[in-house]
Amino acid sequence: MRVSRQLLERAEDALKDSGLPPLAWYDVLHELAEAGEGGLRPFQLTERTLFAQYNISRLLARLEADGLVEKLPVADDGRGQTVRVTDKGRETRRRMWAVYGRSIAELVGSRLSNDELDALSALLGRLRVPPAPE
Amino acid sequence: MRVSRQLLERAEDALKDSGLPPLAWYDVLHELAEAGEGGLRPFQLTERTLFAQYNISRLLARLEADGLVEKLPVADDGRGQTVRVTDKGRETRRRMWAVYGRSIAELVGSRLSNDELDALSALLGRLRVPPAPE
DNA sequence: TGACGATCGATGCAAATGCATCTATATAGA
DNA sequence: TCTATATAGATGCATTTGCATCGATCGTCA
Repeated sequence: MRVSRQLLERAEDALKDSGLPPLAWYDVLHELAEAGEGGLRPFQLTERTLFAQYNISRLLARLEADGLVEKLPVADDGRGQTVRVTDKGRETRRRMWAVYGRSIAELVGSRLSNDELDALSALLGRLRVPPAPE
Repeated sequence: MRVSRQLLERAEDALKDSGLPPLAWYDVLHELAEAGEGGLRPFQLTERTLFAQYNISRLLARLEADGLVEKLPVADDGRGQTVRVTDKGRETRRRMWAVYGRSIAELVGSRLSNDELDALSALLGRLRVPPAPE
């Protein structure tokens, strides 16, 4: 818990210092970028990111207000919508990764060997619910 | 990050379900309990818990309002105060630990062997800033 | 078809957080 | 001693989170 908080805090600080949005935006942009043109439904984002439903709802509103994502009505479900990342959103994600990735490299990559990283990843994977695949 | 968020969320849920305060209270009560009769200065709590200064200030106000801690003036520094856990605070911490500890056992202890726990602890310790002792 | 419970997403309100700044006291230096 | 700077802790204000609930649509079953 202590380590995760520390890493999180440092990564957030690095983003802030670069005038970039908070990490939560990255998580969403990342998922949407991986999803590609088809986009994702908000409820799929809540599943993948571990943000609460109301949190995703508001996060998306902010992202849309900034032009980083767009919401499209979905054909076969009148309740829902599909969210797709825009070019600007992709660009923002790229800039965030430059900073976020550097933080990870500095705080984690440079402190553990590749074997140790693999070991850590395997151990943490066992704590996931449901257990990580592989 | 994903694992830590998941663990945190589950532990918070368990506390809430038992009608107990959030985890942040536990962190502070724990530090104060370890500090004993002498208590701690608020700024020492900010160092040990990784909460921001203003956060500790308000957290202590809530804890005091609930009678879990008491603030005493400190003799040789007119700016400061010493915070000490009360009996009620100790009792609350005990009750929280019953729930929190069970969560840890369930979510972590039961999923990894003792050797694996040691390995995980050692790896994470290397990520601490400053690096964990030992 | 019509009624009913479930699901999707949004939102009003209260509480917590982040940020900047404030007051008060302490410490250092001219 | 007097002034300037640093430190301890609190707080006003804006933003974000958490909780409960809402409106709307979907799916199911009589």
